[in-house]
Amino acid sequence: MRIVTWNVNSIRSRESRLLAWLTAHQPDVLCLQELKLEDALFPHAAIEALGYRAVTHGQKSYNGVAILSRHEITDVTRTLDDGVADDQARLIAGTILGVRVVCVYVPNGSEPDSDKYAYKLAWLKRLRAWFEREGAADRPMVLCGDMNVAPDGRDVARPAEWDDTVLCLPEVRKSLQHVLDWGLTDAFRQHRPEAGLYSWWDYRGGGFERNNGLRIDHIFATRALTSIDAFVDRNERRGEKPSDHVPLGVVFTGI
DNA sequence: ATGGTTGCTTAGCAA
Repeated sequence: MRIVTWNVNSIRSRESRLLAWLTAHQPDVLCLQELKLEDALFPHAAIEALGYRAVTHGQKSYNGVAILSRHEITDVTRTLDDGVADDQARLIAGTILGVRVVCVYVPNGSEPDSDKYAYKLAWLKRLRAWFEREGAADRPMVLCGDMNVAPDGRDVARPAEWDDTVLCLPEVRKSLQHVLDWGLTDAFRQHRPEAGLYSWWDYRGGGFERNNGLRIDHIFATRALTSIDAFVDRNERRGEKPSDHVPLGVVFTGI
């Protein structure tokens, strides 16, 4: 079973690329982030024509997540369900072939001294609490999405430019690690230990041309799942109107 | 270099 995560940065701007990528690669599951549109505008027909169904949690202009699957999706949830007043569409989860798939768009956090950064740290804490209530580490679960965190130095091409930012500060790395400590491992890193594999390059300042990349998109899994390979599709950053993120995937067995 | 680019929405915000 191949599970892929991809921040498309507006599904309307990326629809032709998305359909072409799905046709070429045909993963079992594709988790999308930053749809930037309401659910009523989601292009279900075009996706269903390729043999996929989709469950979505969208909102106008910002955020928005979806799970596309070649298989049935059941028990869909769209909230951290912790009583916190929060209208940002950043999570959707569903069960596919017995695997609980959790697709998230973690807040970026803007600047370290901002309210947005405080919201990011709080959101990661709420995500950990959600796993404590929702799941069990001995059950098959996958957490994937744009985590807006580069876990360590191997994930950053130019650490001097990024170490003091909301993607790399020790505090935010610890916050992500705290989620993992619930019972998840970095399935991509398990198969690709080398430095220099990135999932995002800033549009600004020729980020891709200078290969000023970071690995901030991730696929984490519980020990109940076995994976055999992982990949990142760097080529998707080339050509006309790419997203600033590329698809990143893991191949699981026994499902 | 407090810059740079893209997307949503239309001047300014978010990333």
